[in-house]
Amino acid sequence: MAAVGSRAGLDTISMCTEGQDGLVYMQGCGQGEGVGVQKKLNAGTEWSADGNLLSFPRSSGVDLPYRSPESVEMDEIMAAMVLTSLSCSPVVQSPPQRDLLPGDMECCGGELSDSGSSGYWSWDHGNVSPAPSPSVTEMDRSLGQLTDEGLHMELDQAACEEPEARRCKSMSRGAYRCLWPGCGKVLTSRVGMKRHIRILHLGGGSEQSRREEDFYYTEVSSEDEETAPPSPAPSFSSGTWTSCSSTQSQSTPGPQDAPVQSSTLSQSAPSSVWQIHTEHLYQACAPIQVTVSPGSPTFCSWTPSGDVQQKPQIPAFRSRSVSVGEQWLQRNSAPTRSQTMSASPSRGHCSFRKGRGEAKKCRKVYGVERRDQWCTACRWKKACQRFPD
DNA sequence: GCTGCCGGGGA
DNA sequence: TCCCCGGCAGC
Repeated sequence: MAAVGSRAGLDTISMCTEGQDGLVYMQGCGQGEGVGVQKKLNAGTEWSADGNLLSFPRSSGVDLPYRSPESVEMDEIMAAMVLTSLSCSPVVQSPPQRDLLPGDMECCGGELSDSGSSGYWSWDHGNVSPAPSPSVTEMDRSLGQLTDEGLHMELDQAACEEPEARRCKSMSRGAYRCLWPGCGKVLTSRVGMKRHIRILHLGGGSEQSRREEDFYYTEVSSEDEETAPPSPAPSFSSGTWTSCSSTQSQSTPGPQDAPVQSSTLSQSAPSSVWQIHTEHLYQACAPIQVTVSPGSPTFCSWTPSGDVQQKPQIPAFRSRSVSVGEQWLQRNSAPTRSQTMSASPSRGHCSFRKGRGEAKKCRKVYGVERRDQWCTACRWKKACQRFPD
């Protein structure tokens, strides 16, 4: 707007100038008489009979103090921002006004104004890359959509004069998703996201809330933002959040989690189950012995040895006839006896004394006279292995 | 008392 | 590990 380029702060216009655009710029003539009034020969300008300016439709800042065109544009943007902020969220009345101070913007851009004196977000400057800044039209569109985003755009535009500010602009290309439960809002600016979290979720601009802002948003790529629904992104904060949340408990495990869990179970569960099973068998040793196979020392003696898997293979019931015992004697050789003997000391857990079985033992079969023919257990006064019950 | 066998101990 | 035996409990 070329018409705004005059120094409206002056009470009088002493001269007229002609701009480079061919327009004649009117400088205030004041109340002095005899002063010639020159008209600006441009459409939309009306002059009164005495030469005073009656209206100046093309200019909205006639009475504004001198400002650069950039500042005027920023004023408009800020005004729109304030109005938008007030209309959208009554909570953000105070902070946006604070952040909209020209001094903040012209100093270091939005990043510095947001970080304030704490400097917690200083690391943001290290992860940037050059990127084009949004145009004014884009900013205007953004203003109508997202207040926070518009703020950031505005701040970026204000900081475009400095190299460091360009880095701030480049960060606006990334998207930031709010991880606050039930929110999932996605903003294109880190500052806006921080402000969003601080104001809407953390409930204020305290120092503590500023520190916690970073934990409630995550950076997502533009592709992810377009396609992916609100979900934690693979970042540190998101990982922490995911781990703390009940996502795994309430939803089906993902493709990556399922194998991990299954593998974990496949490795740990069998041992645990085996241990429990062993313990249960061990504890159930007595009733099984009493009710199912009374007088069977083998079953109980082998249980604590840990070879539970093989136990069912051993016949729980054996014929108590001597012939079967002889067959068992033929089938079983010395190693079997030694194995049983090695496990026999563990029978101390089954401290109960079984009732006397009906099966004949080596003593009865061979007699004391033929003690050398007894099985080792019988000779040692142990449970007979040749004719177990 | 006989028998089966657990628990302990010695070599 | 092998061997023996005291002792307990069931019959």
